[in-house]
Amino acid sequence: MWAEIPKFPEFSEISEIPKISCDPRNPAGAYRVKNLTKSRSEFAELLGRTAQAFGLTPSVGQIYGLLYLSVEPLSLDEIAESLDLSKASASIGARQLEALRAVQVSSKDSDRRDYWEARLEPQEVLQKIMSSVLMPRLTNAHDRLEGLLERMEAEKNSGELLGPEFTVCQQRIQQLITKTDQFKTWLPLIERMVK
Amino acid sequence: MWAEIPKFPEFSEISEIPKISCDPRNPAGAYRVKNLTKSRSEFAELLGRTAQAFGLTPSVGQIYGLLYLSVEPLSLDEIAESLDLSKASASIGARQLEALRAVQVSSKDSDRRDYWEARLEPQEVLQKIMSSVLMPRLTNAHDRLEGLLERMEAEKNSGELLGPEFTVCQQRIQQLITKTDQFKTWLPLIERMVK
DNA sequence: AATTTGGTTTAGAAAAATCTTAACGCAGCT
DNA sequence: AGCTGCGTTAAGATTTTTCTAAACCAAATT
Repeated sequence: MWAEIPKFPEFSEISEIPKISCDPRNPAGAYRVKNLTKSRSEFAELLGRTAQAFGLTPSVGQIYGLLYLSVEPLSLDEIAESLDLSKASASIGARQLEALRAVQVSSKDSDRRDYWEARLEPQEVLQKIMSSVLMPRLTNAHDRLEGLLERMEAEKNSGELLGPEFTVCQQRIQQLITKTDQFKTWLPLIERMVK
Repeated sequence: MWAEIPKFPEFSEISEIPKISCDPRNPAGAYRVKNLTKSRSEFAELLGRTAQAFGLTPSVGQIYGLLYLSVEPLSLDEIAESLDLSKASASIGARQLEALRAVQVSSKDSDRRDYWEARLEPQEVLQKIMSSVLMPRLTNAHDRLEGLLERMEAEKNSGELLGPEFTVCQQRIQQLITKTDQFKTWLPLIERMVK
C-alpha cells in the first residue's frame, strides 16, 4: 500500500507488465483473467511492494492484489499465468495468504482444482498478522532481552563488564523491556482502532 | 526488537561475534569498545534483525544497538571496529540513524573526529519514522490508488474493462483508499499512545 | 604547498532473499 | 493397472539487497 522507503538508493522499477493470455477452455469466460488490464496489474505490483513492508514477499502481495480485484475465484494456474509467476510460487504464496486469513480456498465439485479468492475483511487480516507475527516477535524480543540481562550480570561478576557500564546497560535494557511490554498491551487496542 | 518472521524458510543464524580489540592509543580507556562483551554484541545483533522489520538494514540496527548500550559517544572507527563493519557502512548507517533522530553527533574540540551517541527518547524516533517513512508511504499509496481509479474508468470506457468488473474494482479500491485515509488520521494517535 | 587524517562516495563483490525448474505424490479417470 | 492433472516440495538459478575496498574530498597540520 505504500511506496518504497526513502531507503536512499532508489528501487529499481518493477513495473514490467505481466503477460495476459486467455485460456480458451475456460468456461466462465467473460470476467476472467484475460481481462487483467494494465491498471489491475499495476495494482498487483503496488501490493507486491507493500507486502515487503509486512515482511512478505512481493509475489505474495501480487497474488493478493490480483485476487482482491477479482470478481470470481481463480485457480492456481490462472494466478500464475496472470502474474507471470511459476505455479510453485503461486502455490506457496496462496498458502501463506491463507495462513494470514487474507484469502480462502474453495472447490467446485465439477472441478478438481482449488479456487482462491480474497477475503475482504481487512481487520481480520490485521488481527492475524498481529497475533501470528507481531506478538510472537514481541514475546521473543522480551525473552531475549531478559536473557541478556542475566548474562550481563554474569559478565559483571566475572569482571568482564565494569560496574558503571553495567549499570547503564542494565537500565537501558530494562527500559526497553518495559516499552516492549507496554506495546504488547496496546496492540489489541490499536487493532480495534483500525478495524 | 523482534525475532524473524515466521517467514517459513528459517533465517540463517547470524550470531557470529564481532572481533573486539582495544586501540592502545585510545585515551578514554576504561569504558571503551574493547569492553564489548558477548552480551553487548548479541544485543547489537538482535537490533540488527529488528531493523529489518522497519525497512532498515541490519548494519543500521547493529550500530544503534552498539550506541544504545554505550556509556560514551563513539567515533566512526570505533563503531566500525566493534561491529566488524567497514567504515563506509558505519558512516552511512550512522547518518541514516541521524536522519531518524535515533542518534546524534557531537565533536570534541581536541579531536577532529565525530562522536556518535544514541538518543534515548524512543518516542522521537517513532515520530520521525512515522512522519518520514509511514506518512509519505501512505500518501503515495493514496495517490497511486486514485490514479488507478481514473485509469480504470478510462479502461471501462474503452471497453477493455467490462462493466460489472469495473464496478467491483472501483468499490474495492475505494474502500482501500478510505482505509488508508483513516489510518493516516490515526497515526498521530498511535504515536501518542506509544510515547 | 604537501601531508595526514577523517568522512563520504561509488563501483562492484558478497550475501541473502526470492523465484523457478523439475521431480514427486496423490486423486480420479480410462 | 496405467495415465493425467493438480498441488506441493526441494535444489539450485536468478535477482535483489547489503556491504566493502578504494578512490576522493576537505580540513587541519607540518
